[in-house]
Amino acid sequence: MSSTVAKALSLLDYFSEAEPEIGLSELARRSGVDKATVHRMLGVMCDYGLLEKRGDARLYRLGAGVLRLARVRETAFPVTSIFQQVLEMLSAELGETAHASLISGHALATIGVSESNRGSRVSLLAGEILPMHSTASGLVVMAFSKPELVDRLLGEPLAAKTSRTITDPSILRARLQEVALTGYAESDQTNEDDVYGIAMPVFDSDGAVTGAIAVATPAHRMTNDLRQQVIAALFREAEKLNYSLGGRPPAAFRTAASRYRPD
Amino acid sequence: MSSTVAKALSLLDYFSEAEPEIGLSELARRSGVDKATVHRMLGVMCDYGLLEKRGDARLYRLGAGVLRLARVRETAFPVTSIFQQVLEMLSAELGETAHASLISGHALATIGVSESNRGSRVSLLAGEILPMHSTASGLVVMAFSKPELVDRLLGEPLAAKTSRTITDPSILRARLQEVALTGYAESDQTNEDDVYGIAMPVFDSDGAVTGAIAVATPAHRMTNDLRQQVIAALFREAEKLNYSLGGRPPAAFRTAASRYRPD
DNA sequence: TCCCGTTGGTTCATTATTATCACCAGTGGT
DNA sequence: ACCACTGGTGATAATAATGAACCAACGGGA
Repeated sequence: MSSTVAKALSLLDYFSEAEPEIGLSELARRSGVDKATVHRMLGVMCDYGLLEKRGDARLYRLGAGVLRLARVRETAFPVTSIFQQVLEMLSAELGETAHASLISGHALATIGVSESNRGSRVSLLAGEILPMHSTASGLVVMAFSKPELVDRLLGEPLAAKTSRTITDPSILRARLQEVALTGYAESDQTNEDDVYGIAMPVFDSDGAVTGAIAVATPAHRMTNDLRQQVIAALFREAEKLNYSLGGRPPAAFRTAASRYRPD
Repeated sequence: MSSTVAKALSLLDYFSEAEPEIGLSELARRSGVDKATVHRMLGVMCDYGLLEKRGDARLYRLGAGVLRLARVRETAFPVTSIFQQVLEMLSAELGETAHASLISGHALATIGVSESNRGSRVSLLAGEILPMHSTASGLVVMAFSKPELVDRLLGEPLAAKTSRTITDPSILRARLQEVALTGYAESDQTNEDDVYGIAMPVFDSDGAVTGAIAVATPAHRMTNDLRQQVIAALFREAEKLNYSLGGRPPAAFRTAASRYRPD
């Protein structure tokens, strides 16, 4: 963790939809890195287009380089566009917010959101980073990941995002067992108060999890009827998604899916 | 240039549409960096989601993190979507390939392409990096950039992309003077054989250049009639673009635009 | 007006990180 | 069996990163 490139790259994560432009001192304060060091790193990242300085203001923001890199990846492996279609289908059918995320390092990166048009709905920030241990998407991803990844993730301390967040690794492991059996994960306000999430895994052609699609509702609105409806829709769309992306769900997930009966 | 983060970030630029997945040894060979070093850097960049390993194959590719970062930037400052509309307008009207690029470090990053539907047309790779000195877009960007940026760019050796590429800094400076007067730049096979490009600058709210839109045709097809048509269309679309993006063209460009008469 | 707390940015001696080499194990082709 | 690759790993030498102190500039507030 004390690698310099790691420190430099970690600076990128402070830029968000809510705060797309940050100054030098502010960034140094938050990251805990010295101002001079941050300055040098920002300079290099500007040179490579990952960041850029707004002309007059002395603020930094994400640069054109990230747009370019995303284009390169998306052209070679078009996933966001395919995910987006599925999300819009889901949110239209269920009237709730749907979102998709991919494994990115040791967390999840939100790469697509489709909000419902209801007055009361769950909102997500575009490009938000979701923790593995406190979200439905994270649980379902861990449940189908290789044990060594889970070990690494549960080795670090688990932040209590709400009062209901599971922070005990052994309890969490038990949850993962259940999730692996059912094929989907639920989160009742474990990441954010008043948000209930249900997530389904998405796989690549090697049978490895790559991410998840999920539906989030205000917690009070989640009845058992809606739950069943959401789960059925997610199973259906996840299968379509795996087909479109060439994903091969592992046996564990296929049997879970076939075992599923609305109760 | 000998900074480690610079070396690490430079590795990203080896991933392209044409070659989206690269192995460790290959990357070490091209970058000229030691295999062990590359390995450590790739590991860190994987940790931060900029890269990822394809499950079975031991190849690296751009990760979900770049998708996320691009989303964050695009949500905060939606430019690619606006550019894309303009590009489609241009390619439809002119029947030639149109593309847009933004300043990214000391080069240009292609962030949008709209190819014509003709049989013979110019093709660009998505997310391609365009040199400043050999492309019409680069010339027009430099022509309206601050002198210190131009000095930095012309201080480094200029690669001869074709036999017609201008590699002499002083000759190039003279060209930039002309370009600043006319408001647009032309490139007759200076970046790629048989490609003729015409580019127009795009500005931000501070009057600084941020990028360019351009039309590229097969060189033999560029008649004076077509030239005039392209230039007129680019002036028109550039103005619309500056309006949509809140860009304020500097006086130098506005007078150039008003001075323009088809000859 | 002065003062004070900011800001972005720079410098340089110290030190901790990083590069390099050699090595290992696995794989695919001949 | 061999060879030429591949991805990956460790220990030491050398380099590059660090962080405190220091500027200049800006914006209030009194």
